Amino acid sequence: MSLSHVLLTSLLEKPSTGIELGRRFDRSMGFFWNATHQQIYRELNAMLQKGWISTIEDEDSGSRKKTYQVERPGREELANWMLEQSPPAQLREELMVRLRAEAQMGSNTILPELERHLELHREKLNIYRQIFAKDFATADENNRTLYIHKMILQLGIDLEVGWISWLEIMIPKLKQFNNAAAG
Amino acid sequence: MSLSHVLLTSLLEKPSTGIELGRRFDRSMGFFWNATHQQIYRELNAMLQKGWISTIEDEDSGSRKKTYQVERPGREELANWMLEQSPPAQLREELMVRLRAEAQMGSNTILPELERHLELHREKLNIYRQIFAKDFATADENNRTLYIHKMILQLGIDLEVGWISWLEIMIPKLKQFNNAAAG
DNA sequence: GATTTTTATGCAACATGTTGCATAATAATC
DNA sequence: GATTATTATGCAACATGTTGCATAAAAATC
Repeated sequence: MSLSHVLLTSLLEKPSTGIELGRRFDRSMGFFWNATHQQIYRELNAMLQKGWISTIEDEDSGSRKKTYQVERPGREELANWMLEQSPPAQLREELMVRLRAEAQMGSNTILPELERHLELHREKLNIYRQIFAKDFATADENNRTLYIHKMILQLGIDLEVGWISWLEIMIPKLKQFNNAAAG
Repeated sequence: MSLSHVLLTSLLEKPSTGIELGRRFDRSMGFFWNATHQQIYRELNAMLQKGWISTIEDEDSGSRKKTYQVERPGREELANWMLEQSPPAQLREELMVRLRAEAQMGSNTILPELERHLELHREKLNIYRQIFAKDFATADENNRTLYIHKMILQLGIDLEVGWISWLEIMIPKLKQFNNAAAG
């Protein structure tokens, strides 16, 4: 599975505590992979067991805070994993299930939910664009690492734009159907 | 959870056996929700317990084949569920994790995988477009149910197109980086 | 300096998803 | 008519993800 590999990558970027990893997800990595703090701690402990990572105890030993860092076996595991293949992700979008149920039941309750999703996608797009402007607008075109990060964000942006365009066609059309039925 | 609601919707469209439901997923519904036959059977049995669905035994009683159909409580459950809100799906795309790991490790092993994914997305797009041409090209613009189904497929197409465009930028650029490093 | 909020880690129970295998009827092929 | 594939259902074990709660130090507020 790959939550462990997400965490390894994140820890390579910067040794961190469990909470920090979770917060990092809220920004970059999390566009394409997310996890609750529960999953993160469980996985960190599993990786400790396997020797992939180790902890750096804080100097003031009163604290429970633990900073995790990648060890050689973890790095090797990540390198091996990168050679494997993976299938494109299976989508799992509840909204589409609802839409299809609506089509089947002939009911008329989905519009507010579509509008809510449109708003959510717009917000997400806004956040992505802000990050883009801040971190990548003036990025060096010859820095490979930076370019990859930029393109990952770009895909996030593209997918959001796709959703928004689609909803902006879908919503008025459904309203039109409702009016036709009412009038 | 919503696998049960996916199945209810599918069974409303047509009473089916477990296997049929699974095969149906391979085409339409499955673009946005998929499940193995194991999940399907487990869920069908759970729904039987709750009285949401019932079985129609086959006339030749030697067969193990069972056809499932939705009962009134199932229909009510679906109607109630449709009034709930759902968050947009969290993406979970391994390829992006690999890319990010590649950026971090400074390795150079991801290109074949990107090309493989490009091919997979093109195949998927092709299939979607064939279905579109066959089922929706000449569809009645005033049929609401049909329109919803068409738009669900359209979103699938849009998302695939987005992926393909992105990969068609990403792959040459990465090759360029490799050449620069080698030359 | 007492109280509340935030940060940080974690357990336990449960829900959902995956994998490997087992069974048996039906259909196709040799 | 024996053998092999396909269809159809299912169990069991395990992996992963979610939810609700518990604990406690550190920081902020009253």
